[in-house]
Amino acid sequence: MPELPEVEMRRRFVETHALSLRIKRVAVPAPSLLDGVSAQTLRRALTGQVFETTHRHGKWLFVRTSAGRWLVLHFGMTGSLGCYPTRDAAPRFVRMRFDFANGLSLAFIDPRKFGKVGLTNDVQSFLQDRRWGLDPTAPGFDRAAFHQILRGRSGLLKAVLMNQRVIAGIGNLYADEMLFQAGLHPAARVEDLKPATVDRLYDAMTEAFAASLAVDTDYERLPERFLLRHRNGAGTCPKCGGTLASLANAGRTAYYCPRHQRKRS
DNA sequence: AATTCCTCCTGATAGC
DNA sequence: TGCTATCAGGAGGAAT
Repeated sequence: MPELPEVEMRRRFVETHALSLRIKRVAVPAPSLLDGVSAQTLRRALTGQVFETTHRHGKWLFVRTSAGRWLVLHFGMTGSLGCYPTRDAAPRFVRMRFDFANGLSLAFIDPRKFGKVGLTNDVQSFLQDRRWGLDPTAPGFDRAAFHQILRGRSGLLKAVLMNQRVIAGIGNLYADEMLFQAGLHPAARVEDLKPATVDRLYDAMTEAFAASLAVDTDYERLPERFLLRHRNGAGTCPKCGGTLASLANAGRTAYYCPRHQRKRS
């Protein structure tokens, strides 16, 4: 479930619940989530340290330890965080657990186990090595940068928006939201976009992220005009009240309003 | 370079 | 009630 705003919420969660606490123990009930490190290496890197600062890039969350290394978290489809007293009954699906000396635990919860947990010495080189795209909320990502990124590309617009090596942080739901607000059909292609349409997409992106964060990613509290509020079940278009349609491409389901999102626009 | 398909894993829901 | 099929806010890798 987590896209950029949801991962940002998890970053804030770490900030408020897990900083400056001595790590007493690291439990790894689901080693398959480990990405590029062994459980032993992870334990040695973290035990006795404290988490000091956080950083988010797209859907990646980094937490710096007092030893200077960074814990790397990716939440996949169903990853989230929890904080509770170590001695309490654990919530379901705890896949990784950091027990602090003060009796609290930070849990990485992930029913489907698509998440990843790793370590890196340097965030910038981690991002460069994997060639992730720019984070749209980072300084420097402005309208001109958005135009620059899409220039010269071709293919399904939605696939490009969701390609983390192009832009880091947009997933299926926010891509649908952008297309809806910009009045573009889910099968729209990048090479057909006019500059004014790219402007609309940029505005839709920044608005959607800002609005979502303003309500702590609780879609129920979003203004009516956002598709995110109406995407479930037999949703209706917030502009005309008509029934939303859906369409699958590359295995992902797009929801859209056939009246406002035409092939040609 | 773009596109499709398959895979990882588990739970919720819909249909019979 | 029980079974089965389908779908889910992600993404890497292979094949075309």
